[in-house]
Amino acid sequence: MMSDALSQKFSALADPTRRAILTRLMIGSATVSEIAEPFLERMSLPAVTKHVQVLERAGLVTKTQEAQRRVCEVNPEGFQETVDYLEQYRQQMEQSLERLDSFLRTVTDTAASKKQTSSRNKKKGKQADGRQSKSE
Amino acid sequence: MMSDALSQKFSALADPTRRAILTRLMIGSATVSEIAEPFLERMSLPAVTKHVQVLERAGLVTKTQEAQRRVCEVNPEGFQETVDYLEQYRQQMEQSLERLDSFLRTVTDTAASKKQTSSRNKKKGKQADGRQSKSE
DNA sequence: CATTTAATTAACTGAATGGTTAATTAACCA
DNA sequence: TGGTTAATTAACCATTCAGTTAATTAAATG
Repeated sequence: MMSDALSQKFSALADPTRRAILTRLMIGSATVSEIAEPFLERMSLPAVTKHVQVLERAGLVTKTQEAQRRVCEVNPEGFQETVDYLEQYRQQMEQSLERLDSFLRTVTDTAASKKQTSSRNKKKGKQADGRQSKSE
Repeated sequence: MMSDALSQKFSALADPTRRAILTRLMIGSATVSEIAEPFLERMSLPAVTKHVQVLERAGLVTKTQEAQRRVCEVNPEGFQETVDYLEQYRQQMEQSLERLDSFLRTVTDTAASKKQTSSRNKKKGKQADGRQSKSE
């Protein structure tokens, strides 16, 4: 399967060669051969063509014909969906950084003075510890 | 190949089942069986185990043993790298939105009055149009 | 200690990926 | 029009991936 747009985008990003191509295109548009040039010691031109096609189908790159050449460029809008998806985890990330931060502050402040308040019932107490979770 | 951390993360995110698991874990930690429950009509428990393992190896989820149960939770820090990577495209995205915005403003303002300044040399003039790009 | 519960591992399968070389398409140029 | 340049398509191969069922591990419990 995989068909859906978001999976296609993440999957396109999950390859170092393709990310390198995107990096190249960030400094300016380029033809397929120009893109391929730094990779030709490692792989063939058709291989690069395919990578570009993957990026294109994922909507991360656009290609326009110019005589025999195909000029490629990054399509910034194509990244929106992935950014939006990860956005929902940003808050969590900040929270967890904050948590770590305040934990470190607590530790360095009182430097092992009181008993603890820690290591007892160690999980963060969200769910699944008392073993029932939804209906039953 | 694929070995590198960033590829692993993007690749882990490139699957709807795994994203659904992450969504489930966003509302609270859960054991593997609890995670599996909504999927069991579609796939087997070992399949879910494997998906969780992929997320775990990618650093997006952590698992802690609790008797026979394995309690899973989202690891927000694990998302940092992907967010950071996409960050570099955010600027470009904003710019391109801006460009579109000001273009629309121009069009609606002067509503096809002057000749054009468009469709001549149509590319955005970054590179690759004059066909030479680096050394030669 | 035998059984149940929770999850993983093993062994296998079909489809998708990432690469190859050879052939083909298509535009330009002399 | 024949040759060169630019890129793609075709056909193929090895590896990885997502799933399966059956077997195994391991902890809790009666």
